[in-house]
Amino acid sequence: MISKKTKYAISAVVYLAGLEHRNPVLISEISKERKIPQKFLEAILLDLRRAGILSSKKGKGGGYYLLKSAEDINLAEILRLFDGPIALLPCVSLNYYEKCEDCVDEEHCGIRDAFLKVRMNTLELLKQSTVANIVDMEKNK
Amino acid sequence: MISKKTKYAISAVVYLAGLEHRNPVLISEISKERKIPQKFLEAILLDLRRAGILSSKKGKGGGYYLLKSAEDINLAEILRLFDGPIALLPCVSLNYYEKCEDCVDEEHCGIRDAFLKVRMNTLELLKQSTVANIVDMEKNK
DNA sequence: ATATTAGTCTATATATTTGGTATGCTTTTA
DNA sequence: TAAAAGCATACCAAATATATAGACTAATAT
Repeated sequence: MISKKTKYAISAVVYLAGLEHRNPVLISEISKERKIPQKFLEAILLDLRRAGILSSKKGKGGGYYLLKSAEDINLAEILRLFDGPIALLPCVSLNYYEKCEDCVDEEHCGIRDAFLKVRMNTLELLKQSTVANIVDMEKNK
Repeated sequence: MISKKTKYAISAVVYLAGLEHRNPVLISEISKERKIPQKFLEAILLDLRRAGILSSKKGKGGGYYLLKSAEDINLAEILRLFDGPIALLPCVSLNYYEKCEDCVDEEHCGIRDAFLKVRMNTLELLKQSTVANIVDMEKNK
């Protein structure tokens, strides 16, 4: 399961991407619209900003807005940012690889092989799921 | 990531399935061979027995042995037993379904749609990964 | 029958993660 | 220059993960 934090992050980004404009949006507005605890959301938005997905403007009329275009943000990126590895086992992870302590022959490990396939497939699907695609789907009801 | 418990469970079952015989095997032997803390392993084996995957024999000459045949045990089953849902979101889970609190239209939720595809794909792959397949792969190095 | 072996059950311990809350500081701009 | 808004730090409670300890129960070989 993904954490609530990750789900909130996706939800917030999708919200911003779904707006017609790209003007700064108040944290309080996002919090209210997507039902995310405001203070918790602040930390999430900060992380998204540090990751270069969002940007923010301070002062009156400030808020958060999309920095990357919606086509260039995918779920794999957001998931990794908050939940870490997408792989189900460290030994099949691209970004968080760790060898199993007692592993003799990684190439021929049947367990690893199974989870490797799962990771490759999941990653592919998550990469295909761009924020633009998600917004599109929701508009075309 | 799957929990260590789940990984230990898979490891133990694969070990038993890889043996030529189907005689009872001591907990201490499994613990030693697969480097699993013995007391922790005891609890895991109990769960596997309750789930009908293993059976045990008490007294001298006792131990644990495979009850189901290796072809009939797959990773999805073991994973669900220890880690619960395979889905990444409650609203796409088969066995642990929960509606999102603020969900308006589940059918047209883009986020859900993405994670639904992931779950379907992952489940399919995990079901295909039977313990027999895993053992096979390890024997054919 | 009984000693021994081995599985079973209950309770406890500890570390980490999750999901927040509270408070105050800094920066921007109308 | 004051108000608006983001930024940073610290703290906290509950849940979960990862075990460990010890007593108890059941089966079987002899």
